[in-house]
Amino acid sequence: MEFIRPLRDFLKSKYPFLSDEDISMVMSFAEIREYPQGEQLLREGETRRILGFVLEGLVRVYFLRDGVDYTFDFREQFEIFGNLDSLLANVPTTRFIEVSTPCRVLMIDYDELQTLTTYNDRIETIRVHILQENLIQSIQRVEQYISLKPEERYLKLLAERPALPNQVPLKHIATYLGVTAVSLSRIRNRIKSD
Amino acid sequence: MEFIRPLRDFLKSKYPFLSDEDISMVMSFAEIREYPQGEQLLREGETRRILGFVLEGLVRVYFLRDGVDYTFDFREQFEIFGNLDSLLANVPTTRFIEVSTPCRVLMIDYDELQTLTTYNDRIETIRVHILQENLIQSIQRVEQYISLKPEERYLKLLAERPALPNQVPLKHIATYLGVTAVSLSRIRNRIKSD
DNA sequence: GATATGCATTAACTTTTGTTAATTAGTCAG
DNA sequence: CTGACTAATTAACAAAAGTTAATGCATATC
Repeated sequence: MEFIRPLRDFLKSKYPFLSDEDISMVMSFAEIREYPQGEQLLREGETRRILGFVLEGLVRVYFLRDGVDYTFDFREQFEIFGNLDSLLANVPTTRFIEVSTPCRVLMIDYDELQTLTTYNDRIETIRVHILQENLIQSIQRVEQYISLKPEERYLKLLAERPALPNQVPLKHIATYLGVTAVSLSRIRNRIKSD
Repeated sequence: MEFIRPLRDFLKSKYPFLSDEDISMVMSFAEIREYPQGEQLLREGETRRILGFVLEGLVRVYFLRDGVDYTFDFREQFEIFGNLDSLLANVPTTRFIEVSTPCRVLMIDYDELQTLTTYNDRIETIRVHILQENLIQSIQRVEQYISLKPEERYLKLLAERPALPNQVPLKHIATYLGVTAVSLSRIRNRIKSD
């Protein structure tokens, strides 16, 4: 499969201590799947315990509050997604995961990965690393909601994910930023006038 | 020391798998210290790698952006504080930790705790548990900044920490919520009128 | 006691955001 | 091609938040 080569390369550059056998070991428990735009990979209330790795495409994580759709996160190529809070607390998930642009995704059962880690310390290191990266990112996001204006948050998001406005409706970007779609539209208008 | 009794009780109720020897083991590497209001336990840029446990009092975590003080977190009795992102990424901290009301604090060197965990699996479990709790809390906070109005965030904070307005200046609560002190004052005024 | 300092509130005004609705453009199904 | 649907923008107005400054209050300092 031609998708595995770039994945191997990526993993080995990010985690140089991994051997080819380590990667094969993980792969043997993972599934590569393709999903069309709009597909739901996980729904609120489900107890399936999965981690995903985006090989191609864009995935959106969101939740509903009072019937309103709030975007929690975007995940693109070579990023890991999963509702870690529900995996760690072992409770049903509160967030949906859906495919925003057609995706090729590597899916792995979190508990099977957990089992692998008892045999292989390097895979355990990766599991811990995923948790740590998520914690660090969450902390940074809290800091940003506290100290940045919506416009600044938008510019920051654009810098990190320049292609995003072409990949998802702006209304989903708006809720990610904590504002309404109308307000984001005005922010974009203001920015243009420079 | 009479502060250790309630601490032991708390730890054993939260982590029932701990033996008295486990707790003593951690204690032997920890220091109980008292600090007056206003004391700084950690400063931006420092590389000291510490975790703290509040035995009594209230601690505030904050950061500076463009010279402005933004409150990142409050920690009260029986809560753990520490700049986990800098501990995990092994970089100097970006956040200050200061004493808001006179405190009795148990301080432990994170790396010494780390060393303990190689000899004692139950202590490792606690270390991991601390990280997981922090991740879960951070995720919930991101969700709240996205989907709740400042007034709702204030009411939620009050429900969680009812004593807070008597313990810290309101301006610090305001920045925690992501608004100005003037705005929080108006929110409080609005709430009174019920 | 007089003065200085810091904090919360209030006021006055500006800016931004929320809300609702209308408009426009694009996509899809028949 | 037409009608239905969705998304983005724009308009108009209301509500909320930011900004600056003034006031009152408590506390600390001399």
